[in-house]
Amino acid sequence: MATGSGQDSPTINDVARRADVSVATVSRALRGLPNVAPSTRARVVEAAATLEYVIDPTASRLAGGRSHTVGLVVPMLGQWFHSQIFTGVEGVVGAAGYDVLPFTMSGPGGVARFIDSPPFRKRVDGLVVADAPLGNEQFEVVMAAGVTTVTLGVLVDGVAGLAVDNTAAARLAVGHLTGLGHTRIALIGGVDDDPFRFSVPVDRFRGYQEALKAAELTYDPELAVPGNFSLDGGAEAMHRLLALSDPPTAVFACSDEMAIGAMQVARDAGVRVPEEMSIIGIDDHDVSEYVGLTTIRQDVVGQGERAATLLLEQLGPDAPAPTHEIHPIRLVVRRTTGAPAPHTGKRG
Amino acid sequence: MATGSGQDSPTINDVARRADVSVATVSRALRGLPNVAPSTRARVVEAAATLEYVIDPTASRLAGGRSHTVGLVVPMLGQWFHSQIFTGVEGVVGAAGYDVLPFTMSGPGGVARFIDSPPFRKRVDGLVVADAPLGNEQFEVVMAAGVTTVTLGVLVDGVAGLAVDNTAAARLAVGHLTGLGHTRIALIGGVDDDPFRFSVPVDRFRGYQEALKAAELTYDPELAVPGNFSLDGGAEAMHRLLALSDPPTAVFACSDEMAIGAMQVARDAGVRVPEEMSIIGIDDHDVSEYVGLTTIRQDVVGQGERAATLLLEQLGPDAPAPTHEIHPIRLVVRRTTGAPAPHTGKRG
DNA sequence: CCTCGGCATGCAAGCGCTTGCAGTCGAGGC
DNA sequence: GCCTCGACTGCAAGCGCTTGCATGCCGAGG
Repeated sequence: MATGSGQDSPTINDVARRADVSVATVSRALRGLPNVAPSTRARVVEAAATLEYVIDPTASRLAGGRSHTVGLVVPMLGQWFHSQIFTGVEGVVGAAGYDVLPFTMSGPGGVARFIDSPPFRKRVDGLVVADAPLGNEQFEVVMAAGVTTVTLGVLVDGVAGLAVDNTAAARLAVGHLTGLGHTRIALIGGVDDDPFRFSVPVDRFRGYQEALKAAELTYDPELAVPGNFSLDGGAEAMHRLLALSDPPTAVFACSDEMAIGAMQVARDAGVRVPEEMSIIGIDDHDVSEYVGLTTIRQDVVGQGERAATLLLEQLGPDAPAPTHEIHPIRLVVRRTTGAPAPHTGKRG
Repeated sequence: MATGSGQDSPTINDVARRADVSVATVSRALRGLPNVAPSTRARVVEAAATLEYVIDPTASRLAGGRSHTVGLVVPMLGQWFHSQIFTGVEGVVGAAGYDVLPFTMSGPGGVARFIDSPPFRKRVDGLVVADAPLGNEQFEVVMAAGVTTVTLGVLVDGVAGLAVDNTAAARLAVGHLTGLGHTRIALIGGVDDDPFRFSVPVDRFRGYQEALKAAELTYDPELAVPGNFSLDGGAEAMHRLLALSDPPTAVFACSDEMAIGAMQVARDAGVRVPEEMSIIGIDDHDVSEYVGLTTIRQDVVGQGERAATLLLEQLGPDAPAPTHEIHPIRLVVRRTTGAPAPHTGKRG
């Protein structure tokens, strides 16, 4: 009667009977535990194979206390960045025999709901928290659930994690722009009403300011607009920038998606890129190469893989002390940045 | 000692004791089953709340026989199309209290491994198989695992599913091109060595041919090249097309990603789009709007939601007979298609 | 006043594994 | 020849829930 289940599949009992041993021995033999005679193990393995026995992960977990599942917390898997992380994580933990269960923070309630009742409770051995817009206090709550955690994109005290140096990335991007001679450089950044002080946009904003200072330019608040890390957000931001009485000649967008959104708006408005408007992003999105976007490259899949590896280590028998890693970034110059127009003024 | 688990969290026993009822009553009360006195239920709910009791899904599943998890089978979650499907599926089944466990077919072994030992065995109540490059025979194997299934993108006899009419979509796209006056129209399609006769590229190829025939054009095999459904694949395909002695004036790519890859190669080669080369895709990828790509739009997230809804129905108490649904498509004309270059003096 | 049908609740048997502990058996040591 | 020790294996007690069945209670009908 069980919905979704065909004929009864064999249990460990069936295997035990067929191999003429106890279920305990089957359990040990199949999991490669020591103290099983080689001949016995072979017999068990063969019995399992002929019966097409598949261990029931549910029962295994209940009895063993471990779920062999790692959770992946991301804002929303539908975004390129996060789906790449998933790819990296799943590749590594999958090879280690773990399932990966994604938890998104979209939908009604979003982050708040996530904090109130962490959905991963009782279902994962460990967690990769990627790019999560959580402040330290929110993190405390998550950690209180007592799940081994690795962060990606954000570093939290006492929790293993890896990230790029967002301040440096922003400095690199804006430095590229100032190096080309730009003096009016806009920032398209994160949400400005973020209640959790999510550090990624904050750090990039700081890097932006530092680079301006290094070039002896003054920071004009009018040029810093939110972009929500989406194509539409980038587009809207560019609309605002173009409406300024004295528009920028260059834009640093805190993600490639925002950069692409912004770029199209500029072109639609008749502003040539890069002749009249330089644009640089961060990420090196798959399509960036194909739209010629200059960007700060980071290896997203690689970061996912590394996070997974760190988590597996933490989950292992002799877990190393949690460490923080900074992953490299690189400026990739393509076709959306160039020197500012010789004479600042009206565009044609 | 348990890795990844903090202080012992309360069990159903603790709640029972606190509410002064049996665990059976707690179980029934918390799940909203009938035959529980309102006052009792209230007491139980309160006890659970004060204890911050969270049901252990593992135990629940073992005892109840249902995992409250649905699997999502996709080729690889890192691709836009599939991550959108995830978004749709997760939204719906998540609201229904299910977890979503993604299974990808990438990595070593890929599809074959997937068929040999379906990784979702014993872990899901139902399955959404999206866009899977499986032939009917492969599907038999998957179905043999006895899991309630809904397909997305491909229709299989006897299995509930939904898809767009791929032949019609291709006809619409190519018809748009012939309508503009193109006579040499290329196809950038799926992999050509697909061992499973994955129907999506096959159907689109048929639509391509039908549209050519409708316009009284002859099919030139030279103009049909594989593109692997990726940016790079599209780029490579365009390289091949441009190398032809008599290149096409228009290209129909079987996905927006391939179209974007192709478009950039054309532009890099100095071929103006759309003046000298029209390009149309399928999907309406997020960035398509921003690169001005003409395409055949389909609502991917909506399809994911619908597939999830169908699956939930199938999983429910009075499951309807499996049906097939065809979802709508729509031509979205943007800036990458136009009339062919005026060999015979049509337009400047 | 006694009985019967329903509703509310409790009992206890599992669900399929894992694992601490006990037992078996053969070989080596005294 | 008996005891000890070690390598294997089995026993059985759970892991935290769900659920069929039994029980107790109450009002209504006979």
